[in-house]
Amino acid sequence: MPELPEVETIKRGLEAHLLGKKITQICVHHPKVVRQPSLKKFKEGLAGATIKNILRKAKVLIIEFSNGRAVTIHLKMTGQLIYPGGREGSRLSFCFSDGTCLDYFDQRLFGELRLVDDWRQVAFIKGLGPEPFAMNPAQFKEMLARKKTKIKPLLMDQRFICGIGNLYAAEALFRARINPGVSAASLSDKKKGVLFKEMVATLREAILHQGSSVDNYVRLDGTPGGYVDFHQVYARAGKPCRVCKTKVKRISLGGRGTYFCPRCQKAP
DNA sequence: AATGGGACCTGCGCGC
DNA sequence: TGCGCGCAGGTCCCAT
Repeated sequence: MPELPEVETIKRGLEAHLLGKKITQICVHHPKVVRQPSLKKFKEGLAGATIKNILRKAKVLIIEFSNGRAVTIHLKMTGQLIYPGGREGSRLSFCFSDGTCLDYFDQRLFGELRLVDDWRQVAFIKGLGPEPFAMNPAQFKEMLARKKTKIKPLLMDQRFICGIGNLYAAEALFRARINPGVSAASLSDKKKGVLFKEMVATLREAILHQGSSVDNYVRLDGTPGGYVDFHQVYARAGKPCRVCKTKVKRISLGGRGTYFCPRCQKAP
């Protein structure tokens, strides 16, 4: 599942390869992936456009074109961007004037592409909380102070803080030795500080290793990211905790699989 | 306000 | 063997 580190990795790949490319054609193999506007307008609006800039906001990729418009791409669970493309089975392909193409794959069809005049006005993006890298510990502590909700679902709430999903929430909480079910406001000032530090460090390290290839996340060139080897708890139910050897536990929290070490992350 | 559940999707692994 | 079921989870939406 692409979260901030995975999307950032793809963003860097796009930046390295696609700036200045001119679109000649859009091949849509599954209409559902284009959410906005109509398929016809999507194609027409992109014909002849040149890629000017690549951005990431939370888990959303933004491709800005020289005509002022932008394509936003949310990979959700199983979206993949591959360049250079050409393999069978893509849901949509951007074809460029140099003969190469950027392919969008998406097994479960959760992902979505939009062509917009101003990506800043996209509702989801407007509603995003701050990027973890754009915050300081004091700000994070202040934000937690007013929240009685459970810490893990809160970290995953994109309106609260953006870019973190199920995997990195679990990893950050393990590293901070915080039980995923405790209320945010109940954390001591010190613990809040530790959580902020570990959350940022986890994301940074994951970016360094080009993301976690669980499910079907791959880098732009189709190769996997290497951070899975560093996971402490995520998808490790029943396996020994890397710190204390206690079996990692899986519970359901906020309707999501939640992995933690019952000893290292003891509930108070 | 916070929480829980369902919907969207498809492939895979499990138990019977 | 083959089949049905649960699960995977980001986001939206609705009910409580």
